[in-house]
Amino acid sequence: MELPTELIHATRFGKTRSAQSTALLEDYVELIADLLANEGEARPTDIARRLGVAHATAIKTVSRLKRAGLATARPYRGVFLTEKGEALAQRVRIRHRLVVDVLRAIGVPVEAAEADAEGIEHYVSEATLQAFARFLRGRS
Amino acid sequence: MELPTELIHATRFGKTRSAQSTALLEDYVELIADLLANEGEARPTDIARRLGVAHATAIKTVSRLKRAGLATARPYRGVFLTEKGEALAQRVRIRHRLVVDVLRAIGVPVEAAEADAEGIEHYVSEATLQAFARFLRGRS
DNA sequence: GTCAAAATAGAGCCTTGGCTACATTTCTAA
DNA sequence: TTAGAAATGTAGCCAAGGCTCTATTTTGAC
Ligand SMILES: [Mn+2]
Ligand SMILES: [Mn+2]
Ligand SMILES: [Mn+2]
Ligand SMILES: [Mn+2]
Repeated sequence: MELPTELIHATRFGKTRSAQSTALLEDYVELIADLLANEGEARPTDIARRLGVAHATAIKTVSRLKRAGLATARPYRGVFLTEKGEALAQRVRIRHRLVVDVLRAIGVPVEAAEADAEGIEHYVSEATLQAFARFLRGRS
Repeated sequence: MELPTELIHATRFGKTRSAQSTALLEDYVELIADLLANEGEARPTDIARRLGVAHATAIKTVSRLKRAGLATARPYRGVFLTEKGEALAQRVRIRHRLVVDVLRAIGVPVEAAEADAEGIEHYVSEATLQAFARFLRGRS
């Protein structure tokens, strides 16, 4: 122990920064999984509309997903998730629900809970997730 | 009511995106206030060390703070907060503590609570903050 | 007081994630 | 079957926020 304060803080900020850089990919993967499940296909236009960005932005980010090994897509065909992408989507979905449920349990109004969870979900560690699950179990 | 689902989602993602763009400024302002209070001065080198970034990065971001009307700084002199910057720092500090306290109350280990709060704090709305405060009051 | 070390500043590069404008491909309705 | 609409893709722009490398200023030890 006895790490200097600056290093402790720097480490925390570093974690936050790296979480930030994956937050967008997580949202895309979660959304694509949702579209595939509910609509049967995930087209760039639908992704863009749901995220509120221009279609060109969505297409560009999808190619980043491909580079990251999370998605596949052939020109003019729609987007699919790799095994890795599916697995991430699964984890993200669980996290999302857990965060919303905890916020609701604490007394946050449903719309605020859903909106805030969209940001919060990307910054919740394993340890915190487990505490969330325990907390919900303990009061059900 | 009866907004289309896509618009609801798009709005949430938009809020998250704009929160993300102010997250960094909030951390800087919070840190500068802390350094000013505890060390009497906030020098770019110290800011950089605490954030875990290169000093050039810190200097560049400080100039963004200046542009945003949150800080002042004269060459080779150290950084200060404007009224607006002080006010923001105040709000951020309160939010930070509230998030940590709620996480702790739910059973999150202290180190995880501190680390996760560093990210979560930027995505907590007014409504959620109020619910947090009520929750803590109700169980003290 | 001098001068070397430390701090500060600036230039220039990269990636991300927005955007608009334009080009191409696919789909669909007549 | 084919033209127009819709979807998709590409190019090029911008700002933010990282970085390294270099220059300048300030500070502190002697
Ligand atoms: Mn999200
Ligand atoms: Mn989500
Ligand atoms: Mn923070
Ligand atoms: Mn904080």
